[in-house]
Amino acid sequence: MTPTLRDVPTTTAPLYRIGEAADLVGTSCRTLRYYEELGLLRPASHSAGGARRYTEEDVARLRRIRELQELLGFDLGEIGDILRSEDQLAGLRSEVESGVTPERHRQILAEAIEINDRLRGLVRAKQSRLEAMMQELETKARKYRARSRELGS
Amino acid sequence: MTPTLRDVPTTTAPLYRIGEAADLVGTSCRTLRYYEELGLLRPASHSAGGARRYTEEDVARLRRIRELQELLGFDLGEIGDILRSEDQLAGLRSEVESGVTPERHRQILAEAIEINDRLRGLVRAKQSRLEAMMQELETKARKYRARSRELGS
DNA sequence: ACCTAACCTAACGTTGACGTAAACTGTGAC
DNA sequence: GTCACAGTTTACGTCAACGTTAGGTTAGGT
Repeated sequence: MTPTLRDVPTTTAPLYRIGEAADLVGTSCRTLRYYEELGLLRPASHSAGGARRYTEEDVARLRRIRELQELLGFDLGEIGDILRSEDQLAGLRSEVESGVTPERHRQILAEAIEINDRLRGLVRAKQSRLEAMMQELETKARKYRARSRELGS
Repeated sequence: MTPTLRDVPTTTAPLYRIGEAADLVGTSCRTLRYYEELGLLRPASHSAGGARRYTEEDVARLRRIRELQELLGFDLGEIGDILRSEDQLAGLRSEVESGVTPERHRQILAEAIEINDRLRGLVRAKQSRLEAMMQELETKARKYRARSRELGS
């Protein structure tokens, strides 16, 4: 097997096939394709034949999507909004910063800050509700244990 | 307006109509009827004409359902299981305890403890995931603020 | 008595987030 | 080359959790 162009530079970062990426986060291929359809997750590259190839970064993004979905309860549309805004911010860093006016820069940053604030607020809210629920559960647990003792084994 | 029999004892506990109960927890009438259909929430009484009347306790149960749904992400079937098991336990206390064998008593209590353990485990898991997410969000927030300063107003 | 808003049941519709099937193609070990 | 498995697109199916509509009844204030 002669080395191809792609192998030349050094050890290349691992690329995952769709099934592998799906397994890594515990979901299905269908789900990844669906996310792509919604514009949430575009694989970094494709094989010659057109098969999707995901980078580690893609997988991280996928995990992010699931967190926002399962932990915070956003629907995929809202998640799209959040990711898009973060992508814009990331775009700023990587691009040559000429071409984007300072006003635009500030606007994008402001948007990111707003979303960050909102998310933190939501997380705090959930945390306090969870804390309250935990209190109740522990109170009940104590009652159960008392009751259990008074019953004998 | 002559007092009716229902008014005799003392000030009677307030009963909510379906719309009021729904508003109290921020949901719809349809949702309450649906929960009833699933056996999750049966109103304590009905008006003469058949309209549902919910007690404060019913509303609390309704809130419980929403917590389990929104906070912990259970589906309505699982929530039914949880509530049913707790109902059994409550039934034990209220009934004359003759008629239920000690073995049965122990079994019901064991089931309640198991569910309580499971819930507490789930809550802890969510709490730690939320804590991790919060850390990331705060790290980002710090970056954003630094970036914002370096931009000037 | 009357009027309106809120309620009832029954049934069909909707939406989000995928699952699944069909028919075909690419991948890579042997 | 060939074989099996993994991938592709297209499209229809599914399921939970309600929303909505229709057609009628009740509640309670004036």
